[in-house]
This record gives sequence, structure tokens and C-alpha cells, in this order.
Amino acid sequence: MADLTLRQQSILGIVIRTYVATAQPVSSKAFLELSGLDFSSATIRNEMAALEDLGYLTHPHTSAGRMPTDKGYRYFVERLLGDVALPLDERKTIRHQFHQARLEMGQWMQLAATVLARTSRGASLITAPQIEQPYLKHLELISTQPKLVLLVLVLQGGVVRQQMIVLREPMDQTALSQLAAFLNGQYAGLDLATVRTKSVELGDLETEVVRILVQLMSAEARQSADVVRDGLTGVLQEPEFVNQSDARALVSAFESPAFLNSLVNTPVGTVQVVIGGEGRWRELSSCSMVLARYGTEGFATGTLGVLGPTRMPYDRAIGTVRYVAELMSGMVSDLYGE
Amino acid sequence: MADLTLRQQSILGIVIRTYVATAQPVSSKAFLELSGLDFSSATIRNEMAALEDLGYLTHPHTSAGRMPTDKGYRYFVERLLGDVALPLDERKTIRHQFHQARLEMGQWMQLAATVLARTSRGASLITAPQIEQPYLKHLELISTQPKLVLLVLVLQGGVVRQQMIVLREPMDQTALSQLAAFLNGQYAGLDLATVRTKSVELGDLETEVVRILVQLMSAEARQSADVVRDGLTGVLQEPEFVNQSDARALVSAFESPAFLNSLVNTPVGTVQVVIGGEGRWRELSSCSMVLARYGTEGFATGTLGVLGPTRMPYDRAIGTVRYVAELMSGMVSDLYGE
DNA sequence: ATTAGCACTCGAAGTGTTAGACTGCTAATG
DNA sequence: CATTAGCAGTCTAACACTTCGAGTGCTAAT
Repeated sequence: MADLTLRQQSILGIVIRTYVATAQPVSSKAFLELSGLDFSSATIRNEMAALEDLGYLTHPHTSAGRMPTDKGYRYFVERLLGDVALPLDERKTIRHQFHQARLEMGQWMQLAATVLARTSRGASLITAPQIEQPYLKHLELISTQPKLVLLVLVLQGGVVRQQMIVLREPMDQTALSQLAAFLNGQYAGLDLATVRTKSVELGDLETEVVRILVQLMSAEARQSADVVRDGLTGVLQEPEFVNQSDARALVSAFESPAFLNSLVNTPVGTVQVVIGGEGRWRELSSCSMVLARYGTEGFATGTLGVLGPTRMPYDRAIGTVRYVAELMSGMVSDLYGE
Repeated sequence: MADLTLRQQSILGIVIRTYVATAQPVSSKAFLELSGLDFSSATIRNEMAALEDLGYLTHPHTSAGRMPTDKGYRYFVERLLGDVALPLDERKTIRHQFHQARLEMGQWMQLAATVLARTSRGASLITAPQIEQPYLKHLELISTQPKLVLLVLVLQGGVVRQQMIVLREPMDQTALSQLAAFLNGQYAGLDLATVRTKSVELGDLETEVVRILVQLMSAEARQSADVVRDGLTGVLQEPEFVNQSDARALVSAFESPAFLNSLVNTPVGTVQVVIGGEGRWRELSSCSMVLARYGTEGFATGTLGVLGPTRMPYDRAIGTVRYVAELMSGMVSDLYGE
């Protein structure tokens, strides 16, 4: 990726910003009107042609203006984007909204999704933080019907999981509470690995409970469930999605769990930008993603991001993703922390 | 809605089935090929013209075949559709899938959504059953950090709700357990109304807990949260949604909570068919819905349904919705029953 | 009541033309 | 030597026009 002259950089930047705003190929004339630069259109044409030779811009056809290639966007994101922090007042608004929410991961995720979608014009999605070595805080057995028992698990950080168990023989609540107390004594405070290896003399029901315990805890450790999404309708308005099959590809990726699981592992604190599917997702050639992981490395992390057309306001998207990831990281250490 | 002759009924039925299958206006010639009836095309043309006069069919333009109007679909659904029960083997497959799932409402909902979407070619959605007068089975207070406490509520039928509480002063688990035991003694087994009116001498923290208790329980009684959806991508493939704005209207309705809340209240056990938005939802003029409520009337009910193009296989959709509603009703009485 | 037959309508698809939006290049310019 | 004016060349979008065939509606015959 050879270096561009300063002027080329600035032209590339302006072309990209203009194209992002208008969704129309940028002609040399339109460029001059919008940029306020004092050159003739011929000069701009020459420079644009050079940028095209270098692979940063294209032509849909001879007599059309220029639009960025994926390489052009990449250069823009990596070299031309300076400070992408959101303006202070926007940060304030967002922080304010977060402070008003209840202290509950589900609500925060919902809120984060909404904020991401609104400030970045894309579709947003966010996965619940997954605790790497969850330990059991507490379990409870609650009789709901003579032969039906609800097992409630509270894991580290207030993650709650439940499951019904069918009994062979009816048991009353007193007996169940005793059993729960016994199991709490044996298992509370232990992590999955320890629960698994620990061997205790147990009756039938106890064994069943422990089996489900292990099952729910390991599901916790690597599951694809809990995802919150927002902004799909908004992004479908973008002109690139008049094309039915592109739109469908977007919706399909956005909804599929498989896609989510493939979202890349970058360290917490960095924002990753995937432009035009970047080889990995063939159908998403007209889409870009801005992703980040949040939480505390090695302990509990989740992924959040924005999915939009390649013609995306990268500065806003990156700024928002970064800021929301910070807030969510704070949430994780507040709620899940030791 | 004047009565049609038997022949007109049969012609209308065949036109609708053909149009549903092919998505193309049905010409008199195509009609004869597919129906196997032994008339000349002129006769069919005459009858079609009559059906058009009566408002059951239309013409996109002079030299095109006929397609059903909303009124035509309505007549079809109400008068021409005989037994819509799914074939036994399909019912068997579905029941089998349900038996393999874990005994948990969330999983059942997910499964129901998938089954609905797959067997009816539409997008499906299903709301969690809402208990009208939920009562508190059990509450638990669990310390997660010195000044953070998790309140876990178990309501009737194993519905679990949780919320974090911030303490002014640190408290240890022993104290919290005592407090929980006290509150359980006072409030367990009571329904929302009783919890609300009951007055007990309480300290600061206790009051806070009860406040949240009331809040979570009343949210339970009429909330729009817990919804499971499936099949959006599939329905977007239908040719009616090449039109970007129709597609967007569909996605938008499908995702919006407001739309869900407006879904009609029919008694449990009947299936309702809304054709072409039917005045209520302007944007959904090219969509139909097949809806049913499930559960136990006056106790706990939810809504489920399928959203697709007006050109929908109504027989399958109705059959599937009815059958899945029955299964879910069974689930409700098994899990939530007295 | 049904049907054969034909005139008529309309859309889909193809062709031709034109206006104008841009570019690329060349030769002139400071 | 970078810049620019100017112009030829290219391509699209829009429109008008034509043709083809699918399909109807009607009428007169059975």
C-alpha cells in the first residue's frame, strides 16, 4: 500500500465523505462545489485517475463519477481517520440514558443496541457477556406442582438460569429446601471444572440435579443464545438495499447465529472494521461491520457491533462502538466483578 | 356477500390455489390445463368475469389473467376451506420435536416459532404466556458484591425475574438470607393485588425490595417483552417483496413491539385470519396474518401467528397455527397449572 | 348453456434517438 | 513542471416507437 501524496489523501478523504453522504458517484465538478478547494476540474480528474490506478477508487462506467473501492475505505479508516471520539454532548446523552436504566444486563444490552443503531445509522447487535469460568453462587429448588420442580441457578454476576425437573415421586417444598441446602453446601462457590470432578455420594434426584447443573453451566460458558439486535429496518432504507438479494443477505446474516459466532476475536479495547465482507462472508460484499469486544479479558467478554452498507459513516460508527464498548465494560466489572 | 353457484365456488378455489402456487395471474387457458376441467376457455372467461363483477377476482390489466382480491381470499378462507388439519405424519413429526425439547417455556417458544415458519412458509412470531394474576412463589436475595444484591423472584409456573439492588451499607449473605426468609414468610403465595395492599412494618431495604417486587410482578402481568420470531429471511424471498418498501413494511411490522401489542384478542381455541392488513395496518396491504391465542383463558395466555404475503397457503398456515397453539396450550397447563 | 372465433387491448421487450454528464487527453500557460 | 482550458469521446438515462404475443370480451353459431 504505497503512500499517497498529501493532496491525494485529502482528495480521497473528500471523495469518500461525499460519497457516503450522497450515495452518488462523485464527479470532478461536484467535488469542487462541495470541497471548496481551488483547483480546476481537470486537476481533480487527473488525481482521481491516479487514485483509480492505485486501486482506491472506481468508476461504475466511463461517464460517471468516482466512488471508493474497499481498498479506498480501508485506507480511509486506517490512515485518514484521526480522532473519532464522539462529541462531548453526545457522549453525555448516551451516558445519561445508561444511568437511567435498571441495573440489569438485559436492559443494558437493549439500550446499547438502540444507541448503536441510532448514532451509527446501521443495524446493531450485541451478545451477552460470557463468563469463562462461571462459578455457582446459589441454587434453589422450588416445587411448582406435586411432581414438577423448578431448579434455579444463580451464577457469578447474577446470571440466572432455570430448568424444570420432573420427579418420579412427589416431594414437598420442605424436603426440596433441605436438598437444596445440602447441595448448596457441597457446590456453592465452585466453578464448572470443580463441580464436574467433585464426587459426592448422591441419590437419584441429586445426581439428576447435578447433571443439569453441569449442563446449564457449560452452556453458559459458550453459548450463542442471548443476543440483542436493533435497527434492521433503518439500514434497509439505505439505497444499496433496493436490490432484493443484497437486502436478504443482510437480514439473513443479521439474524443467523452462525454469523454471530464467527465474529472475530480481537482483544478488548480495540475496534475492528470489516469492509465489504472482506472475503470471509461472501454474501456481504456490500456490507461493512464495525465490531468490538467488551468486558474483562480472560474473565467475561461479549461482542458488540454495527452492520451497515460499505458506504457507512465510519467515523461515527467507530466512535460509537468504542464508546458503548467502554460503557459496557464498566457494566461488566461493576456487576460481575470480584 | 351473495352466494356463488357451486361452479363459481370451485372456479374461485382453483384460481386461488393456482395463484398461490405460481404467483402469476391465472389465465383461462392456464386454468384449464391445471384444473383438468372439461370446459372451453370461453366458459371459464365468462365465469371469471362474473366473479370479477362480484368483487372476488381482479385483473392487473386487460390482457392479463385473474388474481384473487382480498374479498376473494376471505371467501376462500371462510367458505371454501374444509378440513385444514395437518396430515397425521406432519403432526407426529412436530409433536416428536416438542417432546425432545427441555421443559422450559423459552425453548418451547423457539421451537414453536421454527415449526410455524417452516410449515407455513411465513414469518412466525410468538409471545410468552402472560399470567393474569401471577403470585409469588419464592424470592431470594443473593450477595454478589459487598454492596450489590441480586433479587431473584420465582413466580407461578416457574417464571423467573431478577434485578440488582445497590445497598447503602454492605450486608453479608447470612443477613440477606434471614431477610429473604422473613419476606418469604410474609409474601410468598400472594398475588400482585394482595402484595400491593398488604402493609407490614418494614425497614428501608425491605421497602425497596417490596417496591421492586411489585414493579417486576406488574411488568409480568402486561409486558411486551419476551417474543420469539423466526422465518423472516424466508418470507422475504417471496416475489411480492422485490418491492423495497413493501419488504420494509413487513420487516418493520414484524419487529415492532407496537404491532405485536395490537394483535387481536380472540378467544383461545379459534384461529383468526387477517387478510391484506384489513384496514388496521395500512402498510401491510400485501400481507396476511394467521393468528391464535393459546393457554388457559382468564389465567395465562399468549399469542402466536404467522405473517406472510396475502398470497399465502392459508390451509397449511391455519392448520399449523391451530396445531401449534394446541401444543402450547398443553405446555401452559402442564407447567403453569395449579 | 356452451363454445368457436375474432377483434381488441395491453404489457414486455427490443430498437433508435437525443441530451447531458463526465472523463481523458492534448496542447497551451504561468 | 504542475496546472488548466478546451474539446472529442463515451456512456447512461429517458423517451418515443415498434413488434409480439398473451389474454380478454363479445358476438354469433350450436
